[in-house]
Amino acid sequence: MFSKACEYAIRATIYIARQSQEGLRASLVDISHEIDSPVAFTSKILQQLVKAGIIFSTRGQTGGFFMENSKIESKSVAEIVSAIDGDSIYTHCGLGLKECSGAEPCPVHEKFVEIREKLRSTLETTTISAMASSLKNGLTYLKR
Amino acid sequence: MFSKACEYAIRATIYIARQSQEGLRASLVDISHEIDSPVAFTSKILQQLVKAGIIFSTRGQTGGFFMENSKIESKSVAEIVSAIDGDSIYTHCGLGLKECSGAEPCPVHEKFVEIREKLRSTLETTTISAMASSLKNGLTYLKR
DNA sequence: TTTTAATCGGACAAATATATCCGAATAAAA
DNA sequence: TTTTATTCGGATATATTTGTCCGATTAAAA
Repeated sequence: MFSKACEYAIRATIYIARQSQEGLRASLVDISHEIDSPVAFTSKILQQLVKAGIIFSTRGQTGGFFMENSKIESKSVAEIVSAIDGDSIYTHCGLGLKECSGAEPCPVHEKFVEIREKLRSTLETTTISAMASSLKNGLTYLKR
Repeated sequence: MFSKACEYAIRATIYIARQSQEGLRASLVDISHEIDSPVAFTSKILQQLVKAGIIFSTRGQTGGFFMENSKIESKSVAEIVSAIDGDSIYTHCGLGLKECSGAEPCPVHEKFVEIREKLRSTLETTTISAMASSLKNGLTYLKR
């Protein structure tokens, strides 16, 4: 469904949000440890999230990654996904046809439109905040 | 969603079914041309489908691929998908956790279970026969 | 001012998925 | 029997994704 990079991105963002809610910055090694991801690869992904304006970073000693409280509330998983994987998850034809559409559909088009729309609305309505909360309450996990 | 191999597999199977309904065998080059796929790669995929018992093949002149009528009616897209991509599409955690489950869920677990179940039931209830029919009636396409 | 601890950026490496090549095996047609 | 047209199987090649290395940059602490 998502690329590995995108999976790491979502897990990292939830962790960063959770730390930010406590007024803390998260360092790269800290993040990688908490979400169980390869450090250098995670670094690249965090840079993409910074460029997309989803998280912020500061360099130097005491530096690290953090998220504004307003963004924790307003940003959805969908925005992380489109920053890392683009919108192919919503647009790519189920059978790989380049010009598949309602006018010239592949044999699974109608059914896939339905599933993709359900996925889209799920991702768009799931906020970082909600996921950080379930993590805080010990109801969900970011590794294992 | 599906691997490219799986996309080709589904398209090829629909075409083979359609030809079989007319009492014809489909050759590899014919199939690749009709579904617009790389010939040698498609060959490997068709071999997997033969081993999985979804399609049949005969060698030699006048040889080719075909499908029994009973299987055209009974087989679903789900069976092609599991022959090529396995069941990871139903089981893989949305955030890539190895041990994600209802007991120790990732933050999107509940929502993803729902989407995956919808996908599963869609794939299981979509028969090769139904897709071959829409193709026959000119309502759907296998290339472009 | 120097050291230290952090992110950034570019090049490189490994693993996986996608795709190609070609000879062997098969079976019908010539 | 030979030729022809097909699938099968193994080795190889290419592209993409995933992952690593390391020096440059930054900024706080010593």
